[in-house]
Amino acid sequence: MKNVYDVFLERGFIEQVTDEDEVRKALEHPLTCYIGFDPTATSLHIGSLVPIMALVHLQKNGHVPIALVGAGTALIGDPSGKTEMRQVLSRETIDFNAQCLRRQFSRYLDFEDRKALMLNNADWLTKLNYISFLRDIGRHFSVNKMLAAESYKIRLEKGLSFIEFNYMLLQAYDFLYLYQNHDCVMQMGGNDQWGNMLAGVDLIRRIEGKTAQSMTFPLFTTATGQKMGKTEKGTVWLDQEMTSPYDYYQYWINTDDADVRKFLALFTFLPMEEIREAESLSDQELNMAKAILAFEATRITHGEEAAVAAWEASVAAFGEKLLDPALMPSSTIPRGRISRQTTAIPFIRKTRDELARGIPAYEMMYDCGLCSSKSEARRLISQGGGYVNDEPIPQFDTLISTDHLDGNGQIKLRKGKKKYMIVAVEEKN
RNA sequence: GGAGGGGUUCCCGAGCGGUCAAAGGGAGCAGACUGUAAAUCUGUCGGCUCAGCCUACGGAGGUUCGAACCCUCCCCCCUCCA
Repeated sequence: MKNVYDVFLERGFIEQVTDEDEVRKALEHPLTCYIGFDPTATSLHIGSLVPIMALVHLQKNGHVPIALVGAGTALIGDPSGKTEMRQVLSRETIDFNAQCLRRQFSRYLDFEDRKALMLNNADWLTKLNYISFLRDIGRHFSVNKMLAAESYKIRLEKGLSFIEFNYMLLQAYDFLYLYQNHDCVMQMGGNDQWGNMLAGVDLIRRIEGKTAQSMTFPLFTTATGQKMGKTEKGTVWLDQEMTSPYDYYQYWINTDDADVRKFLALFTFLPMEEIREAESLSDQELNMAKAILAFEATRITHGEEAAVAAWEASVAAFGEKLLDPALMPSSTIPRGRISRQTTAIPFIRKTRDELARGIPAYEMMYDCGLCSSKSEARRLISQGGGYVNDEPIPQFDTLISTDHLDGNGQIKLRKGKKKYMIVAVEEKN
């Protein structure tokens, strides 16, 4: 079996490693390895997908990944690379979020038979005694060294409170704890975590006299410099209630040309040989690869069925592009079969009475969530960016009524070129 | 604790008694061009019952016909000193 380290390497997961040779060697045998996740929301977002995929790769290769939910550290807030102090969340909120994340991880990892572990650092951090912690752990940290850390640099100019300054110690302690209690010898994480991770490696060396390892992932931005997962509509979440599978699919299919290959390697499990073959694609042909990327990414997060529905809805909205059957054959994306179900496109219902009376277009656009205010809706329509059934809406207050219903009893609203909403009739019963 | 500087619309950042819903930039949105890409150009960019009205310039008061701009108190941040 291939060494996961080489899998990580060829798929572009690695930014920094403490000791490349040692890590590769260690990974020849089953190993326990952890990544921490902050429970700052009820769902993780695309920004956490690289670490999640890394955990999955580890598991697939026979290692034991630990997903550490940082409910304890979230009480403090990591200042690494941040411009200002994060809003302090209540204990209840964090605990609730932590529970939500636990459920989410189960979609990616198999926790049966301890093939993967999910732990919460609140379990040990909140029990710490201040004085003993200072004496046992704090003594090993040099403030001089910490002040020199790159991750604190911005904050030393803009202000860093003592609570956040402690964060590094807690994360280092986590690593030590996992080393002692779960034989965890490696920590992975985003490159902004490098300093915190090294602190852990250091602490383990000082206290246990053993060498632990760390590896960081590049902090991905899109080719246009955007943070992954942030769009005009806000964050792209992994929870389907927060970001629908259709929107999720749309996020991926809109990937920048320059990012397609990189993303296929990182966010799908398609064999690298197939991904490399796709490198010959360019221009419009590259859109086939984007569809595969979108489909595979959606499948991994939301399942095959949701992915197919998202694909069908996208075909219905944007038209069918035939996929070369020879392109990335491992992908289960439907090929050639024409199906145009719009069920995955978000919709709202209106009663027949309401529609019979007619609803001013701008109110409808606001109502269905396509516009965030009626002013925006007015502007949009006045500027020619509002459409009913693919026809531009002439006036901001044009009435949308039963006259607009198509054969399926639906009205298709569109904002700009890409954002659709279906209005369906709510039949009384 | 002392001295100084600062808190402006999503972000950065101008404004320093009326002409300010507030320059400029970024982000966003729309239009054109396209490939559901990028770049570029154009328009737009607080809300509403939209030629009018309402809410906004850290918070609370005050001066004034009129305040983001002046005064008072409070809160928060930064720098230097302790």
